[in-house]
Amino acid sequence: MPKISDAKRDARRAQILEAAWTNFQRRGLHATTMDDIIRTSGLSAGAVYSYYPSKEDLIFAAVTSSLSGLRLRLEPILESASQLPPDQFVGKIAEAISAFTARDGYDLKRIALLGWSEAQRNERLRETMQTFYRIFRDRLTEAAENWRQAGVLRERASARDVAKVILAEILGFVVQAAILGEVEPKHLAKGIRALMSAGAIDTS
Amino acid sequence: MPKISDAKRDARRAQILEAAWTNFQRRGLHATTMDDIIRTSGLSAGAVYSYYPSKEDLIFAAVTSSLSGLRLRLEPILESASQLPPDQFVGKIAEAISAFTARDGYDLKRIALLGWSEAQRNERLRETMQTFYRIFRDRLTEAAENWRQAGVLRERASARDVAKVILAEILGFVVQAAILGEVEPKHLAKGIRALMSAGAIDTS
Amino acid sequence: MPKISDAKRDARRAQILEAAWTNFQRRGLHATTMDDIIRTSGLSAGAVYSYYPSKEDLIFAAVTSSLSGLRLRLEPILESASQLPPDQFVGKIAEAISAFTARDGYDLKRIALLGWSEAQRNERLRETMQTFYRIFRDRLTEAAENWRQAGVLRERASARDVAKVILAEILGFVVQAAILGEVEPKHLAKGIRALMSAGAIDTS
Amino acid sequence: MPKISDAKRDARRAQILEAAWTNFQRRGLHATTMDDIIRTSGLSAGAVYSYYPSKEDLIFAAVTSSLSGLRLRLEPILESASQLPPDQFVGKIAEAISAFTARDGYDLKRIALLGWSEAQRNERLRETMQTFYRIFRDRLTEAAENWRQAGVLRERASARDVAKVILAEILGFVVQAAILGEVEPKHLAKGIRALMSAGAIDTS
DNA sequence: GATGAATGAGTCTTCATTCAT
DNA sequence: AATGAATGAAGACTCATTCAT
Repeated sequence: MPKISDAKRDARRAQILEAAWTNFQRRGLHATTMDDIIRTSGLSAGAVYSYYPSKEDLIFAAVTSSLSGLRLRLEPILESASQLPPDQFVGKIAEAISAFTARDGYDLKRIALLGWSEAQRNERLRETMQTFYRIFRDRLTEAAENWRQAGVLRERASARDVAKVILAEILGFVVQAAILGEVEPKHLAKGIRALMSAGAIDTS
Repeated sequence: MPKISDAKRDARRAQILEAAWTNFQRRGLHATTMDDIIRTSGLSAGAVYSYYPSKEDLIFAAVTSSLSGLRLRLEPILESASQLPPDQFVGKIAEAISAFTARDGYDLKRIALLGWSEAQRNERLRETMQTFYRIFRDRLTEAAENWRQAGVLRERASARDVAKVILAEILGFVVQAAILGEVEPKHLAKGIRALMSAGAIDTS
Repeated sequence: MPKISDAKRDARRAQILEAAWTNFQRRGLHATTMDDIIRTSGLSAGAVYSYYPSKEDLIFAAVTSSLSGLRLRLEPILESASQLPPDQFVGKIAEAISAFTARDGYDLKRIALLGWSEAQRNERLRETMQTFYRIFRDRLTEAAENWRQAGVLRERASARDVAKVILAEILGFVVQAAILGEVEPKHLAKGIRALMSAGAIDTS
Repeated sequence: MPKISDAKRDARRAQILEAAWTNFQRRGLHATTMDDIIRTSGLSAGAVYSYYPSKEDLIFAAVTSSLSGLRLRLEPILESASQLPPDQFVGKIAEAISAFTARDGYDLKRIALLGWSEAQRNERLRETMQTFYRIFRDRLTEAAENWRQAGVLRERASARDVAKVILAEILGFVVQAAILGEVEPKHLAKGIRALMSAGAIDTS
């Protein structure tokens, strides 16, 4: 029986993570000091360190918890993928990402860019990310498979390649939105729609 | 040593940039110390600083020179965009990016991820990047326009939205290749091709 | 370590200032490195920096705290100025300065010279010093005024000009003692006395 | 026979010294970099170093050449000291110092403060300065002697002590003018005059 | 359990001086 | 003789982490 309840522990961890997110996206991973996070969290250095034993752990937690949160939000959309044509499907995912992002003091897209960058030199983070994206791409492959079976895609279409394109569209939407701005989920959906009809004309 | 020739100056700058690239992609922007770069370059601290007056300048140069190099490689492909269907066009761009990347000690995709991350907290870099991507997206919009006029895209298709999708596909290819791997330009092209035919069936 | 007591904080600050004084007057302001001070203080770099956030702050503190200490010592003498003739008054002030100086590892006169030099390029220090000396000169003007009213000075004597001479004598004593040596407060008093009688003869 | 004439050598030395003075008084001795001086002088690094083999030499030259220049200007005044009462004598010296100072890009008073500060940690400079001031004080002692013999000072007055006071007045004028401002040579003379008459009343 | 002061290795950067050309 | 690019030791300061209270 710990001295403080599990609920309290979880609240503390969330409080620290919140502080980390806020600072990370404002200043970047490395320009953020532990002191920044400690001060934002309102806790003491010792307290923060008792929950996250190093800055790297905090970075890891910040990035992977975003990934988990995202997974939760994407799950229902992936579930219903077969009922949607690709363009609407991608649009919905982009919307979920944007919505997730909209919380105050938290921007998933920025965190994502920071995480990708950090993953280059942090093996543990890279592997966790790879697992996440691999599974995600597998789910997209299943969706593509379903589209093919439903006749949405041609018989000869490679589900894996379609999944790669759709993953690229989603990841690229994140980058584009974060760096350039002026991209909305609906633009993406409309653009994909336009491209899909292109094939029809082209092959005619 | 009297005044050094311009050629030598340029060679020195390139030598330093090369050292910076190598270290940046191996260790990340911030985990790379100036000492790393200095040692790799084979020059002295003072010499490096006489060419690039701060680490930030070096980061800026590393990222923007990559962008300029990329622009050069993409230019001919953009020039000939109207002669290619979208799938082949994106495939060619992805190939150019991969080829650019293949040089020893230099990986454009990794540099890109690092640069996007850094752009979040570095205004000068962000603006330079935005300008680059904005121009690139404008060129893609022109290409989409041409496709529409050539009948590759429907009359009602929005060239801007198509450009956004294509930009997302390219940026997302970079992310996917850097983080997950197992994506080749030809996969991308094939996947887009498959998606393009989808519309035909979907609307039937 | 929970919150440290105010007394301890002050002791630490004094400890660091002591170390700074010792080094400054031994090596000069700029030839003294922070490492010198850190080592002399017996604390760590981080600790010193947590009390004085920059070398400039330390210089400022070293100089202005000397000024404050001096003010305290001079106050009673200024208070009693009207009861003393000018020569004895200046002598007493010079004595107070010399006495203040005599502490081990601390020499007010040397600190003064260093401070004057530094004030040329350090605006904050210059202004603080100017305020100190301006007030001091004003006090001397009051003293001169009193002497005039007491008949020690002629009716037509300018209190402001007398104050300027007395201030010059005090500052010049500091310089002369620090650079040349062989000047004692009593020499000063005697010399002024001699000069004061000169007037009598001269006008005769 | 050197490759360049002695006249040219001297001109070069003067040119460098001028550059040093300008920078020293603008930025202080230590904040001035050799590069500052090199650039201001319009010569190359090698050239400057061939005339002054180290920064310390340059500092030494800048300070001592000021002293020599000052000596030249003060000589005639010291020569005629016996014909002037103390107040006018000090006034004339202060004027000479102010006039010397007035040259563009050169301020003797500032150089003096910098030199005194530097003398604390630079033995060669300190000794040269001590010699200069010692001789100067000796000359003042002679002047005091003359005043005594002329009946300007009382029989019992100590010429050495009077010299110390007068030296203090001069040095203190320099400090006061440099730090506080609002002191003119004539104020000094008037103040001393007032003080001199004080004695008459006081002893009455 | 919590606190936050203290630690000290590690960073970026400067600048007096040299010496190949 | 002159040039100015290069050197590299040294300096100010930061910050992740610890541990005495």
